Amino acid sequence: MSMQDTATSGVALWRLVADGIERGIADGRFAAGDKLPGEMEIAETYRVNRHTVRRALAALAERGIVRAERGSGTYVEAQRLAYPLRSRTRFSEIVGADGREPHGRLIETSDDVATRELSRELGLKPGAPLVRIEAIRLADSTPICVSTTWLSAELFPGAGNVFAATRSMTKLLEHYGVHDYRRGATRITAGIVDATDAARLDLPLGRPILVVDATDNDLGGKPLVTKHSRFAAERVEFLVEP
Amino acid sequence: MSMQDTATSGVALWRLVADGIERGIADGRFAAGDKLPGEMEIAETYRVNRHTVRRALAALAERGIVRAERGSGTYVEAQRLAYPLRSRTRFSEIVGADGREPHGRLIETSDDVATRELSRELGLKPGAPLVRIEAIRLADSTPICVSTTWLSAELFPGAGNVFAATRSMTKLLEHYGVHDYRRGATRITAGIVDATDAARLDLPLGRPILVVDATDNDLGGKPLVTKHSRFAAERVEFLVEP
DNA sequence: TCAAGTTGTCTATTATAATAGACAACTTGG
DNA sequence: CCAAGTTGTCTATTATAATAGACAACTTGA
Repeated sequence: MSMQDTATSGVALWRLVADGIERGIADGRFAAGDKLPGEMEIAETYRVNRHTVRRALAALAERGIVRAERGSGTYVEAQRLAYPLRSRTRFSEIVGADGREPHGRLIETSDDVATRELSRELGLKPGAPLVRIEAIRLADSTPICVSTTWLSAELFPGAGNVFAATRSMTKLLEHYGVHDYRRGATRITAGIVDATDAARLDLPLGRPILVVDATDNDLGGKPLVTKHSRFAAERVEFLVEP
Repeated sequence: MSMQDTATSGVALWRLVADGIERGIADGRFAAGDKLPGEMEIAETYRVNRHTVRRALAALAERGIVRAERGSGTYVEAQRLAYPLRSRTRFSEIVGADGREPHGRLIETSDDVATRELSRELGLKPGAPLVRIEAIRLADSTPICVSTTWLSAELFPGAGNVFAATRSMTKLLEHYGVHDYRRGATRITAGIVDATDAARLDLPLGRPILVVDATDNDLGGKPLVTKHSRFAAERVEFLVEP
């Protein structure tokens, strides 16, 4: 790992080391509670100065992924939330199944009008009035994802206020008489978190995110809501059932 | 976007700007062929020096995502491969449907033994002999993903040689009398590319990847192969059907 | 208790990132 | 043709990343 790599990648060396260690944890090469190799040994494997390793470990410690114990070693502290993508998916159930407490928090809501893209997803006319809800979802106190959700303002008048009160999309839909719904078309890709989402997800800049665009339909297949969600990749793992 | 952000994120400022512009292209804020805002304007929106913007644009140009024209402006050149995750998914068909030519390239094959994890995926005993195939898949000459594939060495003797000859997993399975198969459990997450994969995918370090762990089964549901694939996130978009 | 191995902290030096300003080279539309 | 707006290139300065070495503080196991 020479200096040239950094020059062309725009990623600091210590960050590459931190990412490598984190990947090792995600892979299971280092399990929760395990002791990492010593700073000197890590420095040798990455061909990097020990101070650079220390900075990498400090960054991981800051995020609660490892914990350094003076004189003893540095230990692992992490793991990911398993997130099944079934046709009937409820955030609260997934988090509950992991033994954690689900929370929702409203960031803001606003009126909006359908772009061509949004109108197609929701089966409306371009320019149709929409309600936009920006929200964050957490497991215990750890932010898992931020979502931008759009609903028809005509079908769901005052949806923003209802969400503010219930802080749950499922309860919001129930309020309008929708007692069940199903996931429709879903697109998944990955990207790098932007400054706004980084603050909301409590992530450092430059971290990977899973970007999910999805539409939920009623049981007749009619679109109800469409969402643009950004998940902290280090905190979740999507499970696609066969 | 102040200096402090960079200090704590380990990502260079120019890289954040480049990622922002790339996100704009992925989002559709800038379409293929569009002219980007001027360097001065970009510098103002990101609150960054024009030289920093130039470096960001140079990096994007290097990767063929934008093209600068002196005196005129900088123009967009990119887009993503739509990759449906159906139960019957064939790389060649997906790439062909996009009007591009699918290719496979063998990196290496080796004998391996099943870890507890692998044995569970494949329905074998821990320690069972496996064939490991490391391969890269391309659309035209653009690398899309690298995959590590494991098969039972007893059920598929000499699988490495067969893959080297056919360069296709579908043809390999056909060689052993498997004429159809289905995707089984699939796990998706995101991460940052490591140095080895970066070279194979022709990606700069620090770019996001989609990490997919999947098992393919025969029509009776018996596991055939299990794969660990890393996709260049900037080149694909997974579509999960309802 | 002690030696070996660990993390923590300090000083110093060099390479690179980012800023700043000026001007050249070129394109476009009026 | 010309003026306005664009990208390209140069010099210079400052802040930060990364390296290097030394030693302190602490833990562990023999």
